[in-house]
Amino acid sequence: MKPDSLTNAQTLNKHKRTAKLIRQKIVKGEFTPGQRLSEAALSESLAISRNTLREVFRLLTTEGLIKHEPNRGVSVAIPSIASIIDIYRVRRLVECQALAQAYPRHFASKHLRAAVDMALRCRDNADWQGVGTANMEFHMAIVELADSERLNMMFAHLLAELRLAFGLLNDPEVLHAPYVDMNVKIINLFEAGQLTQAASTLNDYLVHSERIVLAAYARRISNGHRPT
Amino acid sequence: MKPDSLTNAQTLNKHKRTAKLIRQKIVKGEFTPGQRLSEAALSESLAISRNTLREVFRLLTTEGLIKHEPNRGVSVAIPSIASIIDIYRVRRLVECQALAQAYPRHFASKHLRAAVDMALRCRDNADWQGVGTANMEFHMAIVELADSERLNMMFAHLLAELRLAFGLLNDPEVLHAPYVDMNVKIINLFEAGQLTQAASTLNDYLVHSERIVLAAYARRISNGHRPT
DNA sequence: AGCCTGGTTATTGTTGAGCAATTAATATCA
DNA sequence: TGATATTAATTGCTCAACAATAACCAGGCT
Repeated sequence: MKPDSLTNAQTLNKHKRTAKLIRQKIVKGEFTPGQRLSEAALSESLAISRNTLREVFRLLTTEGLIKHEPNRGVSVAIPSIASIIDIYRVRRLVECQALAQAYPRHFASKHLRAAVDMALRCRDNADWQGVGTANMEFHMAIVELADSERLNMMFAHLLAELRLAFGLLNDPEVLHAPYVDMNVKIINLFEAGQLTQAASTLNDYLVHSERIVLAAYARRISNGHRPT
Repeated sequence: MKPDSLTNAQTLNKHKRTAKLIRQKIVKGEFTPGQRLSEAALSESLAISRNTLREVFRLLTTEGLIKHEPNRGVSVAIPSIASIIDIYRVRRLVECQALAQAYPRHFASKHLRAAVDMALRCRDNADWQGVGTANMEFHMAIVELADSERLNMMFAHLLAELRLAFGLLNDPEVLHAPYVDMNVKIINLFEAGQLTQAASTLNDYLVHSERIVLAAYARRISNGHRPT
């Protein structure tokens, strides 16, 4: 009966909680790419010490969300054309193969279906942000089909980084809406057991999406934003 | 003309240097799986402060080489059967696909050839440790064919984790020697442009290797080592 | 014995201050 | 103007301290 539990909010380490917080702020766009994250300022506003914050920075650096320059500190990563190309290269390799070698009764197939349903609902409400989120979950679920914890982790980081790039583009409808129908097509093929065709369709999807994103991105840069 | 350059050994941050050092010690077996890494003891023996060491720990934790238990500190990861299965699942998916969709004139094909040559030389000298290293480089080069920086990073971590598991097994000849010839076969198919067959052979390779490793590992456990 | 129970004791979690090193910005002078 | 010295701000790293937690160990009890 000691008077405990007065300071503990969650049973979770401070740096993990903080990492989650900053991660969210970055992918939600609250911290914009290129923004410097001052150790002193952030540690004060988050009410944690500089040392703890630095541990958090190490975490987020490995996830590719922030960039660390020696003696210059960290700043929110600025997705480059090269990084977008790189990310899509990984996506095509991993997603298509995961889909092609999956078995349709896999547990994650429920996630697939749920994500598509959510995307459809959001599209009806013209909630393009929601469509984007649902699409992300759809592709995450595809990777889950491969049944690998490590692959899931890696891919989650990849998607977070991609979301960061999407945040720089300002037309979520163009970015996400066209793919809802493609997802429906993919999941139908998948559930019908036509894995090869499903994977092939997914590949087309990704090639198309990459082209759109790169075009929008190049346009953005030529319109006078900071180059990367 | 100030009297600078008296303390700087390398132009590299202390935590990065330290991370590299500890990483080596782990994969070389100098730190054995399960071993607790005391913050106080390690920071003193490495002549760095506890805070800096903790930053290093965050890095290595994301790579899967050490495990962090809240309020218990960190210890060298103990590869489990599940993790070995997981790793081979990723390897089959990534390596085979990377090989299948590569083009034979890719720059990394030189790395492939170099790794095979080295493996052959080491085998002639009965240097099984060297054969193991060469094999690792061979598979790393396969992934490089996919031309993705992120995939390379991820796979490098994966191989480090696998090396940790290999370290628990004590017969490097059985573990590595049989695969040299298979690598030769794979690279010959690859250079001949028969990508599908190369990928298929690689898949057989990985299935076989996984079985051997798991068997050795299970034997080891039943022989009275600590279970995982 | 065996098993709670409560009190050390060691280790981690986190903080704050402090200083050296480096970068960026500003002022100074040829 | 342009190169250079000076200053200010920030990061890299260390140290010392304390709170929180978990591991260890003693008695006391049935």
